[in-house]
Amino acid sequence: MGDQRAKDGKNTASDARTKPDATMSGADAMSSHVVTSADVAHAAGVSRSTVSRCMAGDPRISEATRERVQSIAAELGYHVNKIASSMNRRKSDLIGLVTSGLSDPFRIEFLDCLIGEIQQSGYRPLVIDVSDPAQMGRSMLNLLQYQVAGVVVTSGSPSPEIGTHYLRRNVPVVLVNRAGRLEGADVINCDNVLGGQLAADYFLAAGKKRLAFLNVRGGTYSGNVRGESFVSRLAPHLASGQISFRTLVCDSADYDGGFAAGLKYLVERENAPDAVFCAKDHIALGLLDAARFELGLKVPDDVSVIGFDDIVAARQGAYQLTTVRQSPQSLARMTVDRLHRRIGGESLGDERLILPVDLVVRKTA
Amino acid sequence: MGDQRAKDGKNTASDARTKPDATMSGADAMSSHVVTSADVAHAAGVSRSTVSRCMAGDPRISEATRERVQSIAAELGYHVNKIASSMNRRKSDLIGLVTSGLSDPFRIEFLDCLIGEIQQSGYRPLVIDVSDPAQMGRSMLNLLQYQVAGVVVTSGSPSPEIGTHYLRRNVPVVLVNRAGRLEGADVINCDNVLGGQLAADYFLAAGKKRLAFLNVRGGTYSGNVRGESFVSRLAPHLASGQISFRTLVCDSADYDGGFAAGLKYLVERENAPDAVFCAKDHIALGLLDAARFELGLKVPDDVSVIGFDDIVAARQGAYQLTTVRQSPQSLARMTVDRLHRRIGGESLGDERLILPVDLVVRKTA
DNA sequence: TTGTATGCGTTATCAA
DNA sequence: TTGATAACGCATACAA
Repeated sequence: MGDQRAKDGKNTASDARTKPDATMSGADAMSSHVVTSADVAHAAGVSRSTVSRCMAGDPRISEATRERVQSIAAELGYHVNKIASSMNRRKSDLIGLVTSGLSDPFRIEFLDCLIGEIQQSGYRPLVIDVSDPAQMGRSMLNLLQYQVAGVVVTSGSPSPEIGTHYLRRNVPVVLVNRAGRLEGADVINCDNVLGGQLAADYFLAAGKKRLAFLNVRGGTYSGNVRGESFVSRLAPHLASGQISFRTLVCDSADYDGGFAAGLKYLVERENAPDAVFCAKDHIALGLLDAARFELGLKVPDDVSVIGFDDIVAARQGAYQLTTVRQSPQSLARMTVDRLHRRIGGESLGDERLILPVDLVVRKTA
Repeated sequence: MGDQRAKDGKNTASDARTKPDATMSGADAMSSHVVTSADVAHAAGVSRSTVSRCMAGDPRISEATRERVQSIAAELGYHVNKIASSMNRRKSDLIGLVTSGLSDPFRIEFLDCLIGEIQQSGYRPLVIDVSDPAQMGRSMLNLLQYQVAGVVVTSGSPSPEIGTHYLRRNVPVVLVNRAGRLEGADVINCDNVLGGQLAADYFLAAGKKRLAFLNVRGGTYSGNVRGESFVSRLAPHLASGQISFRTLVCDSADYDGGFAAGLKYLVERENAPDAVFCAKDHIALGLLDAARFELGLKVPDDVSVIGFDDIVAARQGAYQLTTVRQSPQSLARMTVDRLHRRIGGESLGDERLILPVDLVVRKTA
């Protein structure tokens, strides 16, 4: 089954030898041979270059040849080998997606949108899970091995050193809802500061007295900013002693963490907070369930709760969570837009982009 | 900045000309030039083949050279270009993941496990979203363009024609929780039949009289099997007129669908079912919320509910859903195991694998 | 154990 | 508008 394909140019003289094969256009003629552009070229009587141009939709190819070549390609079941193509262009149409597990509800919603956007722009997402932060560097470097066209980081923070690798290779990076400030990378965050203010204002307007902010132990960048902004906004009223504030901590940044925190902090009715701003919606949902079903508290009368993100579950029946909304769609669109423009050669300075948020008032506050 | 690398063999004579460059081993010497195996070869004074072998861990390379070459490679910041490598081997280490959106909770849990397993086996997941079933074929073919080592289908059903393409290319496919029976592909399902039986038995033992099965309009493969098995198990009792059964339908296979169905089917206390088996957990959760919070029904006294999958939310505070559990971990492990073995050349016949399920009794039934 | 030579399938450059 | 040719970076058969 040796060399069935003629290398145009190299041995045009031998074309006659190989021609017979080219006539077996019956498509799937049993051969386990994978059809290449050379096969199509033979069958169509054109050069590989022409085939390549036809497949790529090069405008300077004539209507007639394009159609002929494309139909022959279809007939033969030819598909461009993207690996070979990437090899030649020294760049693939893969976009690296750095994440860590699929447990955070908002991140899932964001990834969902992001994957859609990436696909629509003609790229493909190559997912890489970085559960161990220590592996971040290795993973980012590994992505480079695939000649990715760009990378989106939705978890962890790449070191500056990694940044320079990417800079050197001219591969754009976008950090989403991250702390980092990476040289040559865009950093997109939702307006955590405004979010914290909105929550504070709402609680104050509702006449709440014992306010609290609930976050996971150790905190996350986004959570910390939200909490700090919340407190800052409270400052004047705290100074005048009209209200009190405390920071609550849960052991895991999820429903269970919030649930446990609820049991822990909401028991003693007297001193317990009457308003809790949670760093994330799913923490808030856990807190809510603990408050309502375990402790029999009235929400929002006994305790008022505001979350952050507006995940799908927040809108659902039992919860009706009042929360600060950020839009995964906008986030995804902006992410891909920045990537796209940088890949296209636009040289944007490192930017820190802020997406708007708003307070969605439902029934928990 | 032209040709800094010598092509060994082609122009060994010109090595002298290029040698100087090789001595600039100070790693990141400003150059925007991407380091290749040839650079390492020069610096180490060996051939590219040797570098290739060292990086691949070829056992017939001497300990000494391997170490030297690897340390030089590290120093220079060399990383194998996987695209070039894949081109050569005519196979990448990418595994295609065909899915459709990240909205189904169980599928998300499964994908989470799957991505982990894939990564651990040294592969990388290339995600492809097929929301429009009509695009299934195109997408699967597109995956082939990336020379994927294998594909996992978690949504939709590829046509037999696609199957032959994969067969010809010898690229293994695994269908997970799908109806299909694809030539040369493994099909892994959880034990939907047993699941239906367990639910039926439980309701019967609890003395429920007006049983129902709730599924999305049109049904899904898994859902249908679950429902059919449920009814079959009920058959004897139906025949004797001791119980009644009906099929309920919701408009979307999610929380909202279940919620709406709850409002619709559970209002009239007299004729309403007193036991509902739901095709999926999140449908059950919606139904539960409608029953308890909108209609004020007691669960499981007024109405008893069993779901399917045992998603995380099912275990959470407000729900405590009784459900048929399938393990995303096992599913993922088996999926990757099959893929791995087929990629490794083992020729397994098309198999239909069934994973065990069990009933987790919580508080809704 | 290592080196030499070649080819993988494509695209970009240059020439016609 | 099209064709010939030379990379792209790596891995492997074959030679030594």
